Parts: sequence; structure tokens; C-alpha cells
Amino acid sequence: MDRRILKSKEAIVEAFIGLMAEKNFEQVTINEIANRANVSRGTVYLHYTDKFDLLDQCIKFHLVQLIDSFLPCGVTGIFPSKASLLHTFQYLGQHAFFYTAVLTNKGVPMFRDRLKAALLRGLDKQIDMDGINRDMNKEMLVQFLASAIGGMIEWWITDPMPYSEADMVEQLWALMERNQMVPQPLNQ
Amino acid sequence: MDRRILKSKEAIVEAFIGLMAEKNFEQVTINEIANRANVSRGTVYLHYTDKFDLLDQCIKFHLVQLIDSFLPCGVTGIFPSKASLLHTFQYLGQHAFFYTAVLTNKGVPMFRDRLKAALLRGLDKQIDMDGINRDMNKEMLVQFLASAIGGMIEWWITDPMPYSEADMVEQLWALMERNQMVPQPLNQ
DNA sequence: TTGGATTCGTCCATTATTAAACAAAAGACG
DNA sequence: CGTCTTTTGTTTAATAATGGACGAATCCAA
Repeated sequence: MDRRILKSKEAIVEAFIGLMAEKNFEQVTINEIANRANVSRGTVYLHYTDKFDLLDQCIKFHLVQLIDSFLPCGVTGIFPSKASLLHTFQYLGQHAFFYTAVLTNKGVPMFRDRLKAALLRGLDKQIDMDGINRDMNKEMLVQFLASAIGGMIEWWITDPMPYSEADMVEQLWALMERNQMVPQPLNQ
Repeated sequence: MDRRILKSKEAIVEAFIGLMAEKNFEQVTINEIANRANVSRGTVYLHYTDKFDLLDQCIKFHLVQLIDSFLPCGVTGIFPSKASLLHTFQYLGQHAFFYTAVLTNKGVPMFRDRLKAALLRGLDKQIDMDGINRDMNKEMLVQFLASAIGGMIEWWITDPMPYSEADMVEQLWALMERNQMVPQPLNQ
């Protein structure tokens, strides 16, 4: 992609997130965004139809990255591991500014739902319905687990991250193994 | 000026100074500058004929700012004061990265001379040749004082700035008054 | 010295960004 | 309510930035 587009989008998104951390989404104006991004107002409209589209693209982009941090190769190839879960929390930590903004901003209540939806899609592919889960209703189980993980993420991000990434991985990985959301340990 | 020009120049200059702080001027390439600035190589040539011109414009720009920080209104209007001298040292402190780079870089030995030349021009306008200076040779006096001030600045910047801006102002202002480089105190 | 790689400086057509204007909608405020 | 201001979304022509190409110059290792 053209270097100019990347730079403009980067500046716009950064300005937008910064403003969202300061005030409600509704009272963020395109003018402010353009000014803070040091970009012409027309440039914003060149890439985004309006601020709802801007918010939408931001959320989509980050949720794709979030899933990718855990499932880097998608369906094919490598299975998720403790290491990839650590990558996920490192990614979350690095982008805590964005996630805090969208999770706490009064004007963006739908983000919680979209995070859960992304988790649902990811879980639906990963979960092993044999063994301990043989007699469970998959839909209910997936709902249960997606809520659990989403809640843990939201709690870790929204509170000032009281535990380290490694601590979170240790606890969460055990819970995921227990529910056959990841490859089972061999000595079992 | 067009916003794009400002942004490009800013990025180029910042990249350039950063590289000058890391290696000698001679071994800084236009390619490196463009890459670090995240700008097309052609854009560099659009604003600067070569890296010597880039260095030249950087130095000119900063020396103008340095003089302006002390004589904000040029010839007309307000006289320099302790406050404006404080502005000068605050400016120097804020741009210490640049001044350190050009003062210590082995490839830019001429910067010292240009700093002195700028001080000479500034002093020539300001100095009062009456009173204590009546029987002095102006050219020699100006040379003497420009070297003195230039040396103080270079020492303050190059050493890790052991004294505060206010300390420097206090000492230097006394020396400037003593030599009638600034308006004399009224009770004298 | 020779050859390969990198940088240089310049050119080009294409594309993104710019500042400006504009009417319409939304807010702010008395 | 009406007035004044700001924001919105769209359009325009002008211009800066882009990536790519090119031959020449420079550097560096064999």
C-alpha cells in the first residue's frame, strides 16, 4: 500500500484513539481528529465515510490482530500453545491504550459484544468436543467459555493490570486445558 | 506552507539528526535518511540538493532560532532582558540533541565557526561602545565576547549540562552587563 | 585490476493530500 | 422561537509524494 496512505491512517487512528481516551465517542469531531492527526479534513473522509466507520475499522483491525496473536497461522499448521497465549497478552499489554479506551468509553458499549463475538468464532474452531466435553451442548459451552475469557481480558485491561502477562497465561492456560480448548498434554 | 512539506521536512530533519548522533556525517547516506524518515528518496531530493544542503539548512534554521530566542523582535521594539536570555537557554536545552550532534560530530567541524559567526552578527548590533567600552577596538571586543559566549554555550551543551538554565542566566547576565552587551541597570 | 553491489542524482507518470469552497445539518444560546 | 456558530459531507484544481527507472559514480571484496 502507498506509504502516504499508511502514514495518514496511522496518524488519524492514533488521534482518534487519543481523543476517545479523553472524552466520549459522541463528542469527538472529525475536525478534532484531523487537527490532532495533522491531516487535512478531506483526508479523513478519503479513507473513512464517517466517524462510525473509523471506529468500526479500528475495532475490526484490532480484533483481527488479537485473534492472530493467538492463532498466527489460522486453521492450518501450528497449534496454539502457551507461547502463543503469552504473545496474546503481550499484544494486549502493548495496545492497552486502545482497549482501555474502547472498553471504558461510554459511547462505545458495543465493543464488549464484538470482542465476545470474535472469541466465539475463534473458540468454535478450536474446541475439542470429545472426552470431557462429549455430552455438552457445544453452543452453550462456547458461550460459557467466550464470556469467561472475555471477562478475564476486560478485567486485566480495565483494572490497572495487577498481574503480569506470564501470571495470566499460567492461570488461563490451565483453565483452557481443563476445558479442552487447546491440545491436551500428552501425559494424560 | 503546505502541510505536506512541513511534515516531510520535519521527518527528514529528525531522521538526519538522529543519524548524525549515531555516526559521522560522512557515512550518513540519503537512503538511510529516507528510510528512517519513512519518506521516498525522491522526496529528500525534492527539498534538498544533497546532504550538505540538508546539513546547511539545519544549521541555518537553528541558528536563526537561537538568535530569535534572545532578540525576539529583531532590531525594533523590546530590548533583551534576563527573561529573554532564559528563553535562550531553555531553547538550547530543548534542542540539546541537535546541538550535541553537530558540536560533537567529527564530520561537522565547521559548526563551531558558524555559531560564532551568528553570535558576532548579533553582538555587533547590541553592544554599547560608550562608557566602559569607549576606548576599545570594537572588532576585537566583539570577537572576544562572541568567543566567550560561544564557549559557554558549547561547554554547557557538550558537558551533560551540569548547571540549570537559571544558573547559566545569572552568571552570563552579569558578565554581559559588565561588558555593556545589554541595557545597563538604572541604578548605576 | 576486475566485477558486483550500493549509492547517487535525476527523471517520469501516477496517486494521495491539500486548501478552499459550498450547502445542509446540528448545536449553542439568548 | 430565531440567530449565530460549528460541524458535516462533498466537490474542485493545484501540488506534493510516491515508486520506479535510469546511467553514472563510488565502494568493496576477490
